[in-house]
Parts: sequence; C-alpha cells; structure tokens
Amino acid sequence: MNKKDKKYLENYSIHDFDIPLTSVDMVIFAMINAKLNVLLVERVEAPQQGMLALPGGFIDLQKDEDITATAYRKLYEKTAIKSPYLEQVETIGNKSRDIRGWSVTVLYYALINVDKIKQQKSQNSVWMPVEQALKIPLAFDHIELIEKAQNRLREKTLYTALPVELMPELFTLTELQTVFETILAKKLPIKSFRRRILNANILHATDKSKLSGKRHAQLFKSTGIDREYYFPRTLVL
Amino acid sequence: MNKKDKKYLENYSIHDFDIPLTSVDMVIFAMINAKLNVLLVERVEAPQQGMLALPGGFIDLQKDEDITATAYRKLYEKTAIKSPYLEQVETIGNKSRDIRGWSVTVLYYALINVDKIKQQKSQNSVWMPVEQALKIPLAFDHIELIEKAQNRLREKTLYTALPVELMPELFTLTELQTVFETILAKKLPIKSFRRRILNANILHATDKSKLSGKRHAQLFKSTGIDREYYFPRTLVL
DNA sequence: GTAATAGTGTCTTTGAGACACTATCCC
DNA sequence: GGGATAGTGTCTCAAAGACACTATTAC
Repeated sequence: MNKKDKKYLENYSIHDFDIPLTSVDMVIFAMINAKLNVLLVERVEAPQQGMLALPGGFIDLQKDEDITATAYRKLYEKTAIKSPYLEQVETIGNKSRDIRGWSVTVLYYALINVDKIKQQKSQNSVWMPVEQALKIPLAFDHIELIEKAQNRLREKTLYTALPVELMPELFTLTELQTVFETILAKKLPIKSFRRRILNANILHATDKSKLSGKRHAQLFKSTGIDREYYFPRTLVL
Repeated sequence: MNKKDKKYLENYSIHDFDIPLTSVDMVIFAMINAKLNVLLVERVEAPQQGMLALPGGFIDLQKDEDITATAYRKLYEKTAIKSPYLEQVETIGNKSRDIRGWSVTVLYYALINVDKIKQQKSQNSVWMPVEQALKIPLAFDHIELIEKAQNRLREKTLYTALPVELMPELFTLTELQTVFETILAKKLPIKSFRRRILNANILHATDKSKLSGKRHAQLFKSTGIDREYYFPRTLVL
C-alpha cells in the first residue's frame, strides 16, 4: 500500500457510501424418491418471518475469507456436508427484491449425494420437490432464484455428467439415466445413454450388482472426475 | 408488506450490519488492428490513484433499477454505446482484493463493434491489447478479472457465434475467421469454418464484395441472432 | 504467365439416435 | 414358459476435420 492510500484509508468509512445489502443464497439439490428436491428453511426473523426461503445470509466479514467460503459455510450450517459440488450461478441485484431496499444476492447451487442427507442436522429446514416449491409462495424472489439454478443444472446436464453428483455411493446405469431424465424432463434412448456414459470413462465398474425386481443390474461408482468431464456432443432437447 | 415487516423496517438501519463494499467491473472487448483489445481507465482517486483499472464503480441506489443497469451505465459513460453484447461473468468477493476491506465485485464483459469505438467520448481511457494489459500492473485484482472474462469469451467461442458481435457492419468470412482464431489462439480449418457459419444461418449475404489484395471476397452482415445461436457441436482446443 | 487470396468437392471419422434384438432373473 | 428388467448389435445420419482442388484478381 502506498502513502496516499494509507492517508485515504484513515479518513475512509464504509458508511460514507450508499451501498446495497449483499447476501448469498443457496439452492441445494438432492434426489429424493425419484424427484429433484430443494432444501428450504423457515425464516425465523423479519422480514418475511415465517415464510419458506432458500438457505442463505450475509457474509461474515470476520470468518469468511471469500464469498465461496460464505456459500460453503451456509451449506454446512444446514446440511453438515463439507464438500459437495458447488457452483455460482448468477448475481441478482435490484431495488425491489427486498423490502429493506437495494439488495444484491450471489446465487449458488449445490448437488448433494442422497446418502448424506440423512446425517443432516436440519432443525427448521425441509426438503421439497422442486416442482412443488415453485408453486407455493416463497420469501423474496426465491422462486425465480430456484428457476435460475434449475435452468443452469438442466443446461449443464445436456453436456456434462454433473448429475452423477446426486447419486449414492453405488448405483446402476439405469438409475443414473432416470436422474438425467428427471432433470431434463425427457426420456433418453437407453443405448445412446449407456454408450455416452461408458465412453466418458468417468465411472468405475464394480463387481457388485443390484436386484430391483428381475435381472441383476451392475453397480458403478463415481471416480469423482465427472465434475470436469464434457461430452463431445450436446444433447438436444 | 405485512405489519411485522413494517414495524421491523422502522427500526432498521443498513449500518447495523457489517457489510462489504459491492461494485461492478466491466471488461470491454473490441478488435483493433487484428488484436483483441480491452478498455482501461486511469484511476483519478485513491485508492490506487494513477493506476490503470477496469471501468467500473458502485451501484447508484437512486438511478440504477438493477445491477445490469449499473453495468450498462458504466459502459455508456466510457464508450457512449447503448446496447452492445453484455454478459455477467462471475462475482468475486474476498477480504484482500481491496485495501478498504471486504469487497465484492460483479464482473461483466461486453463486446463492442469496432465501428463504434471511434465515436467514443473517452477522456482518460485507453484501449490496450489484452496480451499487453495482462503484463502490466493493474489496480486491485483486475488482471485476474480480465483473465476470467477472456476465458469466458474463449469458451463461448467454441460453441457460439458470439465473435460476430466484434465485427463491423460488413465483413468477409475470412475476417470473421481471423477474429475467431485470435480469440481461440488457434488456426481453424477454412472449409469447416465456412460450413459451420453458413449452416448456422446467422449471417446475411450481401451483393457487395471487398478487395483485400487479390480476389474479391463477399461481404456479409450480422442478422443479430448470433447471440442466441449454439452450434450443434463444440470445437476442441 | 505467377502469386496471392477466396472458395469448393469430397472422403473419413466420430458420436448421437433409432430400433430390433438378446440375456438373466423370478414366479 | 411368461413377464420384467438389463443390456447389446448395428444401421443411419449430421457435422467436424483433412486435404486436394478450383476461381478470381493484380501484377
């Protein structure tokens, strides 16, 4: 820091500026009962007290190193999960979204392995199918935020293997396909799907199998690299 | 607004919270002399007075309806251009990027038609090749911000026709290809490129042509729909 | 004519989609 | 054997890449 900056800082106060309220909101997805679910919490304080809302809140200027840390902290507070897939979607800011005035929120979404949601320490939080969440009144503009996160997930499902992040430790290709189909709201051809996934080399075949009615299905597990994998071609909706 | 919220607001002050400084930064790209250039401005006030920086600044809580409006306003102030291609890249926030303390910036990039940059009212602003801008010291973390915007542009150039936004009113396919190649830092096969662009149906062939040395080249113009167009396949770097 | 730039013909390759087919299991 | 679920064989099609080729102009 140079001398001029030092001098400037001595006379600086953040309260000299009119600044907006800045927060982080999280859309946390998990597959429950073959449906894409989102985690909602009941607001315990005004404004919008009592309404369901996305988990989120303000940056802790002492504890949080950066804004991603804020997102991870919020996620951990609600789910006790440390390192899920987390991605920033978009930042929304305007005059009208919060009654307190000009407000900015940095929107993230996370994909949670369904195995882990049982260990959650949720008190006043509730999992709800996305479909349903979009129909009930939510606090602020949170309906819109869920739609934005869902659209991002949908788009990325067309050319990445991200939905693997929603799977339990072991899963069959048919189960994985069902998750893809749920996100895309569209049936996919079996043969193409298997070829696509298997050629990608992002799964590890196990010698275990699962019986879900009739013929045994082979169980696979994630190698963890699905986060970086891009299919050579995009599916078309 | 309900009664509880009204009461809450009466006792509310934004200064009750420790909040970060939130700003908007712009990476404005244009093609100049066959190079990708970025617009920089000299900082006239502390902190970092005298250094080159990205155009940007704070949200005007009175004037700006939403954060996109802030981005357009900043852009207009520096270039007098009203509606270029504008896209939000990412929001960066941490303790260390600004000496004033915890600071958040919403990063946008814009693509400017080279025809229009002559009408600019820039006083203390300067166009500089991206290459060069990344090598000199810039204010705050602006080197990193330019890299993020450049990466986004590069990625999108692999599967969209966005570079058309950088072209003048009339241009040849060879010129367009050169712009793609500059952004990607990679030669592209002529035949594939032309087929790809022409099949996309995003350009309008004119009956004019241009002589740049030897054989005349046909001139095309944008239909404006390149912003929404996605090629059926992604190029591989 | 030659050099230089613009533009085409056409073969190969890759991976998605269609769809009929086979395999394995329980009853 | 029948029904249900898992999984394969193989053809077609679209678009990218390779590369040799032709076209048009200035000189």
